[in-house]
Amino acid sequence: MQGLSAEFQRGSIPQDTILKFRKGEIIFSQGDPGDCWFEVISGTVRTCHFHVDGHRQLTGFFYQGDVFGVEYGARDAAAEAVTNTILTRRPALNGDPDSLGQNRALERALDSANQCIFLLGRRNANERVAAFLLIAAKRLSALGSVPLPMTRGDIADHLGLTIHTVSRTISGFVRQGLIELEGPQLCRLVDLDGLRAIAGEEMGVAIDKLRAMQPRRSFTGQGAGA
Amino acid sequence: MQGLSAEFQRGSIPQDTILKFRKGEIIFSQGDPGDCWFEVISGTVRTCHFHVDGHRQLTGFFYQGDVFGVEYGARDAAAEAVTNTILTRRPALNGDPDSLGQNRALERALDSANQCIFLLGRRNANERVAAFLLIAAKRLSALGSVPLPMTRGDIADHLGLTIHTVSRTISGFVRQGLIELEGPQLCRLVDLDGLRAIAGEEMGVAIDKLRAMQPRRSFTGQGAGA
DNA sequence: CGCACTCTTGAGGGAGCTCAACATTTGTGG
DNA sequence: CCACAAATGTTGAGCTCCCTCAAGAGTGCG
Repeated sequence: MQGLSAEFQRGSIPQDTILKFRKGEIIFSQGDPGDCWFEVISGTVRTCHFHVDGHRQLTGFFYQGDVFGVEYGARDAAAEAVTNTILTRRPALNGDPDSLGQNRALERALDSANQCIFLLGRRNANERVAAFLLIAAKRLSALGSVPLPMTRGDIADHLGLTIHTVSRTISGFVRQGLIELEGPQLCRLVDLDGLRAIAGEEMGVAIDKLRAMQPRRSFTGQGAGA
Repeated sequence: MQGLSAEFQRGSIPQDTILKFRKGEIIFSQGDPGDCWFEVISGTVRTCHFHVDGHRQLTGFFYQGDVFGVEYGARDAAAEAVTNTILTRRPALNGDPDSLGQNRALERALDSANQCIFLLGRRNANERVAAFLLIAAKRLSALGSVPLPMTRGDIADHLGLTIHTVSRTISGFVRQGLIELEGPQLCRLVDLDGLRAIAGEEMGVAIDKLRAMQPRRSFTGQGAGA
């Protein structure tokens, strides 16, 4: 359990470190200096914004292979271990933000934020939970059985719902034959198309619809410069 | 494609370019190549995600001095002129993402996304609208009179509410003496503390509360990054 | 002046939150 | 390994808030 040696890594980058965290432990806190970033070796991580009213907003879940924790300056969110977790920590390269992994982390952060916005912006509970399940399945490349290592409370705080509504909604999906549960932490997606229909298809771009909207003239005369 | 791409493809663009857009015009669309970014000289810009169901999510408003439009690869959101707007366009420096303005734009994008998540995560309409007004006031450094160049519909699509609820909520604030309206587009914040109380104080970090939570032991003996 | 657009306001109903109880799972110590 | 405690998950009843439907008022432009 304790044997975390720094020379575990493949690239033999000197400053990388292997870290282990127990379920529930804090990896870093809101406000900490963001002088390093992380890659998930195994386990699951959540990032959380805490608000003064006690309200908690989970901005993302990170699974094996994911990277997280790139910020400019102080951490804008905390990171916590959802399950027992093994990470590699990498120092932030301030002089060279082009570093491959760091850019990947940044993309991942933006992606996660956009997904979160997508989930919160859609109105009703069915849509949010269905979308959440599909996203989890997609990220875990497990369209059959989707592990849900986080608690219902985590899901609720991610989707802007209460734990009760999340639970009720999931039960509803089971009743409708859309999914099956093997314990609360393992979900089998039975009717993918049904879920997609509820989730509002796909979170992908609706470019066609977009291009059909408000095509007014440009001051500058379009690209041609009329 | 939208206006700029054509010019860009011709390669006739030296470096920075001044562009003007009329109220409602599209600056770039979801899916366009993200080969440049922008700074607002005057006016207001909104960034929008469109979903297949017709649902629109505004992810941010950008005012004078703000930068926007940094993405990796294709645009993940559209940008539109809320009012008549003047911009400078800067080419993306793929080889040198450390470029000052570009980093600023990236920070701004993450910041905007987090603010959006914050607004959507808060549950009821009063909280969302109050927080929105305070954020607008703060960004515009105008704690007295806050201009609201965007329509109620824009605000609604930003906050995940309907236009009716936004309007009713604002009217309610007026009735409570929290704000005053000089026309629909100009808002005077009368009772800042009252608004802050409704908005849940401040969107700042609640580190104390956070640190008091689940401080379990670490496998490795110490947290990372702290 | 009339049309179009935006904003405001009202009435009614439904989705989800609150309160409450119970079931299930997990963890701990004897 | 079992007993018990704590945490987590499920389900129900009632009520509130916000969405829907609908109508009217204010504003700008041709």
